[in-house]
Amino acid sequence: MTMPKRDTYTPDSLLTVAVQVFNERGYDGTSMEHLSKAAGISKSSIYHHVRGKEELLRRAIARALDHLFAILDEPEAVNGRAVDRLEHVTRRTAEVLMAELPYVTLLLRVHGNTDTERWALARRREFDQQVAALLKQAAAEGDLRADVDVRLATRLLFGMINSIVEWYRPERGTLAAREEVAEAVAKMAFAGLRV
Amino acid sequence: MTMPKRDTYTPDSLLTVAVQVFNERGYDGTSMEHLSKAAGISKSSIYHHVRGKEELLRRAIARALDHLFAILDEPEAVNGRAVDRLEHVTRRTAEVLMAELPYVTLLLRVHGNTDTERWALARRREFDQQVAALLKQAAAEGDLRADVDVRLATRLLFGMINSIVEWYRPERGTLAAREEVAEAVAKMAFAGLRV
DNA sequence: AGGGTAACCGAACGATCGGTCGGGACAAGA
DNA sequence: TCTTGTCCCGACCGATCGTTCGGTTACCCT
Repeated sequence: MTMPKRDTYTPDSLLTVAVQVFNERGYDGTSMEHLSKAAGISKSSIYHHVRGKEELLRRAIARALDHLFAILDEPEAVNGRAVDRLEHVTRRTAEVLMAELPYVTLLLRVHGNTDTERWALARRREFDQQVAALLKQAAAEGDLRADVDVRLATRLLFGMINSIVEWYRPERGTLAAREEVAEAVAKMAFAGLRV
Repeated sequence: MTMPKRDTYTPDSLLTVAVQVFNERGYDGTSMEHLSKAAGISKSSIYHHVRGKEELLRRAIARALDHLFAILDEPEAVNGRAVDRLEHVTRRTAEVLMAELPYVTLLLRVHGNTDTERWALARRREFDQQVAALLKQAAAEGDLRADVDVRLATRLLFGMINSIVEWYRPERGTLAAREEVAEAVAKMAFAGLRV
C-alpha cells in the first residue's frame, strides 16, 4: 500500500472528483467553477495539477480505454473457440464497466466535438470492431443461431452491456456483486444467442 | 394535407433542425449560434418562433414521451397474458424509438441539470416502472425464466432497446426496416427470457 | 395606395465560460 | 536564516454564452 498520506491533490485524485462531476452534469454542462466547488479548491488551483478541462477528459477516457483493450489480451480472449472467447469478453467487459464505472460512462457519452472526443470515438470503434470480428467468427463456426444478423446482434449485445452505466451504482460494489451482474448479462445474452 | 407551402420557419420545423444539432453536439454543447447556422437564419430570429433554447428541449422531449406513453394504451398492451403484452411493448418501443429517433435520443441523454431535464427524468422513470410492473407480472405468471432477477432483466431489456439510438440511422428508414429491427430485438430478448 | 403584421436582421446586453497571472503561505533542505 | 519549490489563492482576461432590443424588409388585406 502506498496511498493514504495525501491531504493535497494529485492529478489522479483530482481526476476522481472531476469524473464524478462530469457524469452528474455532463462534460459540456460542467464548468471549472463546478469542479472547484466539488474539489474544495479554487478554480485557478486546478490548473496547478492539470493543463485544463480537456486534459481531465483525456485522462479519464484513456483510463477507460486501457482497461477495455486489456480484456482483448487476456488468455481466455485469445485461446479457444470463438464463441467461448466472445462470452469471456462479454463477461469481462461488463465487469470492467462496473469496476471503472465513471470513466467508462464518460467514454460512452462522448459526442465528438473536440479532437480528444473524436479520438475517443475512433478508439471505441476499434474495440467494437474487434469484438464484432469475434462474433462473426463464432457465427462462422456455427456456434451462434443463424436467424439473427451478426452486425445487429453485435450492436444489441454492446447495447445491453453498455447500458449498465445507466443504472449500476457501486454503493456496496464488491467484486462478487459485479460478477453476479456480469453473469446475468452473459446468461441473458447467450441463452438467446447460442445454438 | 396542410403542410408543403412554407418556405419560412414554424416552431415545429425549427424544432426539427434544432433536435438534429442537439443530437450531434449534445444539448449543452450546442449554442444558439450553432442553431442559427444550421437553420440558416440569425440567432435573434430563432426567438421569434420559440421562447429560447430550453423550450426547444422541452418540445422535443414532450414529443418523445407522448409517443412512448401512447404505446401503453394500445389494445395489445392492455389485453392478454402479461408476457405477450410485454413483448408487444418491447417491439413497439423499439419501433417508436426508430420512428422518433432524434427526439427519443434527446430524451435518453438528459442529465437533470434544469427543471425541464428533471421533469424528463421523472417521466422516463414512470414509463420504465410501468414496463417493469408488466415484466414482474409475467414472471409471476410463470412465463419468464426464473434464474434472472426481474429488476435486472428489466434494465437489460431497456438497455438493449434504448441502445438502438446509438447506431440506427434512418437513411432508408422504411416501416419495414424498422419492423425488422424490432423483430430482432424481440427475438433476441425473449428467446433468452421465455421459459 | 396604405396599414398591419409575420419573419427576419445586426448590435449589443450582462453573465459566465475556460484559462492566466502575480503573489502568499508553508515546509524542506542548506 | 535564507532559498527553493509545492500548493494554493483572488483578481482578472478575452471569448462566448443565452437573450433582448430597435429596426427593416416583404407580403397580405382592404
